[in-house]
Amino acid sequence: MSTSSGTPRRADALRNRRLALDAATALLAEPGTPLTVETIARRAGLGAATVVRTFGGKDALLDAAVSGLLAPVVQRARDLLAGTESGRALDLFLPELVAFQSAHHSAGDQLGGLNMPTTTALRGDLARVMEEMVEGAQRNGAVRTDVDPAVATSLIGRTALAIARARPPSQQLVDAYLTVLLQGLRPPA
Amino acid sequence: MSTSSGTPRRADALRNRRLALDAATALLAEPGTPLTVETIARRAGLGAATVVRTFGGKDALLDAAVSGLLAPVVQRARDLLAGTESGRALDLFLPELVAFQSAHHSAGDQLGGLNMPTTTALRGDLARVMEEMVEGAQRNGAVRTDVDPAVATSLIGRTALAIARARPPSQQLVDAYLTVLLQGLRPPA
DNA sequence: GACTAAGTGGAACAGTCATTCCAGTAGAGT
DNA sequence: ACTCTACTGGAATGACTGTTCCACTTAGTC
Repeated sequence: MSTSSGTPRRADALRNRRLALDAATALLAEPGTPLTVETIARRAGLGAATVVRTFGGKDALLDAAVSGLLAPVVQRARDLLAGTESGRALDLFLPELVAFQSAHHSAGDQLGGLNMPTTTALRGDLARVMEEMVEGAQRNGAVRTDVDPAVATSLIGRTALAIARARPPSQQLVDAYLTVLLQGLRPPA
Repeated sequence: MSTSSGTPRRADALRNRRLALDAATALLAEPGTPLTVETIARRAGLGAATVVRTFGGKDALLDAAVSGLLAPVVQRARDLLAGTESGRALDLFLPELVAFQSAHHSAGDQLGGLNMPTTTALRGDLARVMEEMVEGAQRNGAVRTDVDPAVATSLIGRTALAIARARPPSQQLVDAYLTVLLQGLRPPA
């Protein structure tokens, strides 16, 4: 049974857990590197066995790393939703979402096909908050009402990720995307 | 040296080449299946060695399969560009592009990271044609002029692929995407 | 300063996959 | 029909990767 995925009891093990997590997080921003257990372990200065054992598997490690990146984004979305006029929350959040995905777009690549419970839950949370943003904007007349909020959220999330994945990163492309998307979401004249 | 990638001389080998190509093409539309040489070979009723040897490698086989799908799309874009009023060509082509990518979206997944010379060339051709569509639409006042045609083409290509990748496929999402994209591309009021 | 259990990591293992080998098969020309 | 060789495909190979093993190390406690 060994340690499986429970929090380690010893201080050095806790430190190694942090090192592995930081290394994985750093590699999520480097699309060139293979993102294997071996690579993560070498970056963290640990053995591959330690990295795997501490988290109970590579998937769980990536789940933790991606979640650590995603959680502040969800929180930021919640803050904007609560503290901003409804029509404006989307305008403010979308550029931040694209910028975040640009900085960590390998994280997005990992989202699909893997079993990552925490990350999946966070994505659900983010989708729900964005749906509320869209609904609020629709009530304010800032967004067209002929698209379902859930569909609009899916549309935004998928396209934003695709734009962020562009390599080399292009600010021109991001700007054009935001311009076109925000105009396209406005109610038709 | 064997046969490498040259066209086979014998009739049965030619038939097997076609079988392998058809099997690979069919699997490109089935995201569930692994798309391994073994899978392609079994689908084609051949041995894995034959499939690999006939094309000189898995990459070359996928290059041929994807190119076979992409070439008609490029031709269709050329026809629309030549035979349609400039402002309308984009409106007609975009739904077809999304529909094509939806039907064969595994092909899009294969486009990245592999060495596929023919496919890469075709993508370049398609980008060039779409840029001309955008330029024509801009001259006609149908598309906003504050986005570079090359940037707009990259924007369209990336987002269309992302929408087509949605699973399960959602016509609602496709419709919303086309609505938002086309309105967003129009000159601002 | 020991003692003990938690923790480590190099090595072995297991699974997947593309590619190559080679003994056997079967077209194609005569 | 016969032969020659292009071609086939099951098996072996090699590369890669995540996981497990186990002899060894070390943090935490008395």
